Amino acid sequence: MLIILDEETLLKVVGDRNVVKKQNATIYDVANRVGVSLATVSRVVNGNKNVRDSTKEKVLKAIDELGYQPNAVARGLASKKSTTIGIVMPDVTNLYYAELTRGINDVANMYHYDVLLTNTDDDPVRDVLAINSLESKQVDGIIFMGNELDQGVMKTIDALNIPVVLAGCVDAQKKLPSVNIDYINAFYEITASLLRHGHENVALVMGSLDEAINRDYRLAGYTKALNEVGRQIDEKFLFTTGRDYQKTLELAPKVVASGATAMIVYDDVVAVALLNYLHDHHFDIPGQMELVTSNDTNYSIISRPQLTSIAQPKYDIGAVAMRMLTKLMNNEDLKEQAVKLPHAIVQRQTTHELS
Amino acid sequence: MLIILDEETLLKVVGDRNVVKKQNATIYDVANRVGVSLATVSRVVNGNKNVRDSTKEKVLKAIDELGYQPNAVARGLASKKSTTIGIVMPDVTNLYYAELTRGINDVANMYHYDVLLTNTDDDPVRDVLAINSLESKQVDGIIFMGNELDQGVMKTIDALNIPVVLAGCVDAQKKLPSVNIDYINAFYEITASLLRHGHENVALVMGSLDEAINRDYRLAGYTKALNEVGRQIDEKFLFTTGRDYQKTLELAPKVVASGATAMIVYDDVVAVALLNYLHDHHFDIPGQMELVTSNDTNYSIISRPQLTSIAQPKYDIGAVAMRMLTKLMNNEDLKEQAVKLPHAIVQRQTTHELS
DNA sequence: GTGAAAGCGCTAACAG
DNA sequence: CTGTTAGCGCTTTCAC
Repeated sequence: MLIILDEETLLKVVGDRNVVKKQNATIYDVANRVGVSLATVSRVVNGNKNVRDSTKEKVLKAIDELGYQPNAVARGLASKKSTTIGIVMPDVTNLYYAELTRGINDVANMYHYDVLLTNTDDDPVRDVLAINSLESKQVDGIIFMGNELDQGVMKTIDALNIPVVLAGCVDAQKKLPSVNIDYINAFYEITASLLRHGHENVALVMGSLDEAINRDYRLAGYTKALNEVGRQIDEKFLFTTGRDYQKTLELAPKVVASGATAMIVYDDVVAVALLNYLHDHHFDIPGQMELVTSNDTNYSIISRPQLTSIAQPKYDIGAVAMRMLTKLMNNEDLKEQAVKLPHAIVQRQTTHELS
Repeated sequence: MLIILDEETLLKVVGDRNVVKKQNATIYDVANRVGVSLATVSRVVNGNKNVRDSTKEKVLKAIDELGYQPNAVARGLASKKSTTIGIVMPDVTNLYYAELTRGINDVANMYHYDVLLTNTDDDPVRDVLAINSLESKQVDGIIFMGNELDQGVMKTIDALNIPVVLAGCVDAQKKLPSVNIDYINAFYEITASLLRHGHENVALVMGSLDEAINRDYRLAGYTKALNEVGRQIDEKFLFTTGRDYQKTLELAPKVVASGATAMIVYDDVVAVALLNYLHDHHFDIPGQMELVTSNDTNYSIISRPQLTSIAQPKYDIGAVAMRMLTKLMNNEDLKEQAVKLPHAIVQRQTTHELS
């Protein structure tokens, strides 16, 4: 005689959860229990209409009783869809990217995608590695963030069978769909405003000029404003630095030494370091130095004085990028390839009244 | 006659990348090309020793030529290992959790795991949903962070066939492996120190007392210090609030009104809000009010005055938790279930000399 | 409306 | 050292 114990009894007999781990029920178990085929169970699980209501109910009941959860891996293999997307980003620890990530995540979950996250510290080699790894995991799409779309990265993306959307990341060749603010205009506006207020020497602090986003966008906007009033850029007011608090502290005296009376900074961590250096050296802000930052993260509210900032809709950039990705994954067309979300200038305490 | 075009030619003929997507090579293609069996290819891919060097080379060559990348999904289904772990956390946007996450990520990558990330905003219902979703994705392990291990969450974890490690999250029942600092002692030490310096009224600002970490750890340490000098806790010095800058701003006047001359705060965002309220209302810090925070994120360095803080090795908490998880996933034993990493008190500008 | 059967791409005995 | 053969759990035609 064959005795089949149910799980509960079995547990009592064996007496140790660790010995008998509950074996997850499969679609096969459900089918058996109800007396239908796998196909039918699959249909109800996937909301296929072609199932009689009465059978559907029975199946649902069995699913519930068995605690059946579809195995996403098997499903992925069979359907070639993983319902997972990948994020490639520099560093979760940077508030700017963290907020983009949050936007992406929320929309992803809304569409029932899970999110695979990789930090690459802006290293193109690691970007490529990350993308390849995501590809092998069969993600349905990728959101790429970072300062720069390196050539190697571009090539890797090109060879991909998977849609990619850029968030807060600029593609000079305009081949990839992307979501950003209008960097050129943002930097143009703030520079022009500062010039209008009589500043002769406006410093621009940004990331490496090897990166398009600095060279062709931030610097371009700044230059445009200068040119418009008949002036040229003066290299002594151009500074580059990574997003690092300590290193920026070392840069600060040089910016001061340049004779600048105002500065525009590309990242909040950098701006706060600059601000704190000035504060700690008893500068009058904005009297002696006006300061504008550009990501408007928590830092700009938390700092004292509070930082005037170019405000980006960070969460939305992430959210919109993810929304676009869902369309792409669905083979829908995009209305716009390069979405530009509106930015604003938030006047706080490190500048005089702007206009 | 059958003409087989290579990919490049094919692309030229068809003229559109989008029509002819490169079909990823499978293990089968590699095997065919070399003239060996799948098994052999699988062996070299998985570093199995049982392959003659010469065949191994041939296989490697073919893999390279074909640009073959193993399909992680298929592999996962066959091997029942996804080389993916899941993180369940409140919010990436909180620097404390972001830094833990970074530690987890780095160690995970070191061991070639990918990381699935979910934000649950400390909502137990979403915690459970997230865990279930991760389970269906067949993650090999989960790292759970958050204020509280809700009962429902505990039950869900209990029913899991997957190892779970807590990071920066406390398990009152001590059933789950976890990595933390010694919260009781940390809060005991700082409270004792403040009392020793003559403070009569020390406020404690923390999260909800429904959560064990606040009730049984933070408050416990605080109480212990009080009791030691023969005093009882006075509820009017106890404050609870979420990790929200704006809401804390509203709480601030109440803390001031309590008559406290020192406060101990459980989270940096909250501490900065309190600090800024005091600063904006021209309080002398630390003259009129001493302030100690407890996560030592960037905020405490960036704020002015800089915040004295209980320092946690955040990155390491994440890293160690992940390291423990790798062991668990490997069926190795853990030396310690509840790891307590060392904390420190970092004296900065919101307190007088501590001792 | 339902079932049978063929894979998805890979791993893992087992046999040789 | 290498090949054969079952699956892993599910989706998806194609019949009925």
